[in-house]
Amino acid sequence: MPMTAPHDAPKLVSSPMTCESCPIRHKAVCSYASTSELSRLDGIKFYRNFEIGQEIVGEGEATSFVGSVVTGVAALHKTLEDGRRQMVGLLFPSSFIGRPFRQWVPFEAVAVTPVRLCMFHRSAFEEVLSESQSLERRLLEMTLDEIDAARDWMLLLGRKTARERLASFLMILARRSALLDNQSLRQGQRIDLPITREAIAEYLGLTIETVSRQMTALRKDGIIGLVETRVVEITDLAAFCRAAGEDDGPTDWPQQARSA
Amino acid sequence: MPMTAPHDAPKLVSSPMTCESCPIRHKAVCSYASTSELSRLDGIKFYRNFEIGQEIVGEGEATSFVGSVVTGVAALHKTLEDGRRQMVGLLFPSSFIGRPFRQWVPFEAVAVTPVRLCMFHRSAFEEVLSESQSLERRLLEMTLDEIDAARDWMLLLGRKTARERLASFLMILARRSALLDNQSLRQGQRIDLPITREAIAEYLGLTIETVSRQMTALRKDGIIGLVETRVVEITDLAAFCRAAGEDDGPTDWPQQARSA
DNA sequence: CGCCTGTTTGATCTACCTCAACTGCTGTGG
DNA sequence: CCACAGCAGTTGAGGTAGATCAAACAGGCG
Repeated sequence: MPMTAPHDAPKLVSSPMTCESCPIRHKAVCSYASTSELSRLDGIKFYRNFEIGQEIVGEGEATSFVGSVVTGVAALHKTLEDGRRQMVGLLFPSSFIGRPFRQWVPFEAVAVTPVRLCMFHRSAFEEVLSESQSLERRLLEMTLDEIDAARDWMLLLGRKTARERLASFLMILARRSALLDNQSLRQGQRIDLPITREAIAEYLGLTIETVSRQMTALRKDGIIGLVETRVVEITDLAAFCRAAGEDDGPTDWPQQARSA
Repeated sequence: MPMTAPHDAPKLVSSPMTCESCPIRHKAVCSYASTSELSRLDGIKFYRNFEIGQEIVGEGEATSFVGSVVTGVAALHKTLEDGRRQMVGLLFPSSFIGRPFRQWVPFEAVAVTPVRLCMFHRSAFEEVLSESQSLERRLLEMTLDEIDAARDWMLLLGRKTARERLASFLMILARRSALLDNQSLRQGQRIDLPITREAIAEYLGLTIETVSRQMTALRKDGIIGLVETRVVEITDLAAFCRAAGEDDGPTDWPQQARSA
């Protein structure tokens, strides 16, 4: 990810790792890389760890790095002068962070859990990109995915009610975790919330109190259960889907199918 | 842009045109194309015109085309089952529309003014992309620009007041038209609104009445003048910038500067 | 002239915000 | 082992920005 200097002394390179054994090897930008391209990346990569709350890049900052989330969750934020904040990106392992071909980044990136990044000097990465069409192709596809997600998010922010927003957010997490387990969405599924109520509120364009109230409303309606404050359980799948404003049913929508 | 079949008899190819004389030759995806690549595109392109309100692609529809807006303005929409609609993209000349490498498009595209598109069969375009890194590079850059715009938009939808939303929208149009004239934002500048109040409301995540009320509020505060219902004039630039929630001054922010 | 569509304005209603208090957990120190 | 500070989360009471419902207005066009 792009960043100039380590702000608050981000962790130095810790346990070294090869790309071969990397947990995001087959999902990140590098997933299309050939063996030779991979070894090239292997040579120029470096890792850095960030603690909870630590800033990864500042808004509007000049940045000379790009990279991928290896473990943990990071958030992108935009802030108005008076302090109103909106989350504009939530990055899970394999997400790309930073802007190739740009000196500036128009948002702030923060670690919301402990985060480990696989980083490259921007210029070095750009060079590799220029010589590897497949890598650039992968980056394009990931960017298109991000745009799709951003547009769903815009619909949420512009038109959904507080209840629908929260349910939609939980749905996104539920789908994600089901996908990782190679399962479909199911009744009784547990959802780990990687972020605080405050971060959820910033994601949803709501206040923390409204998030909390809607959480208990969904619980009182028997749609979800609160196993712990950071673990919810789907107790009524159909109602859950309805609450999220999606035509019910655990089907993953076909629009997302990749053609190539 | 992506689309299967012409829905309501879109206009057939009208006045033929060569890429050399094309008004978006130096701004669209094709702007990085070499002479030979351009002639290749020239050979496979075709034009289609759409009338106001005409659907270009349906939400979730299988599509076999991509393309660029040559003239006119198109909008991308997402709709909930109960009819709530949110605009998620506003496309001006040179904007790219459609999803290479995807069969489906997760939004509806509509002509909001008469629109002329320069189109390609998706598969043919993908083939050209695969053989031209510079074309693919341009598409990546345009997509990154779109993400930045989407994130600004998310901040608007999630955190700005109705007044700020409208002012921000007018600011975007003002910047655009100033840029086209190679001028900076200035007092007295006129802004043509290419879209109806309803479309503005769909853009801003508001109702038509609120848009109208905020428009008259800005007028009564002496910030803008309503030359016609579809033409506004900036009468107090500093206040205008403040209302848009941006640090005042007509400066185009540096984040947008291209590095490469 | 009268209709239709886009826009403005008014009156009321409500979802969400704001401010404030309270709960429960975790860690710290005496 | 208890006291208590600190933080995340919940709950309550009241206020408000924007939605909703309704009516009037303006311009274009048959």
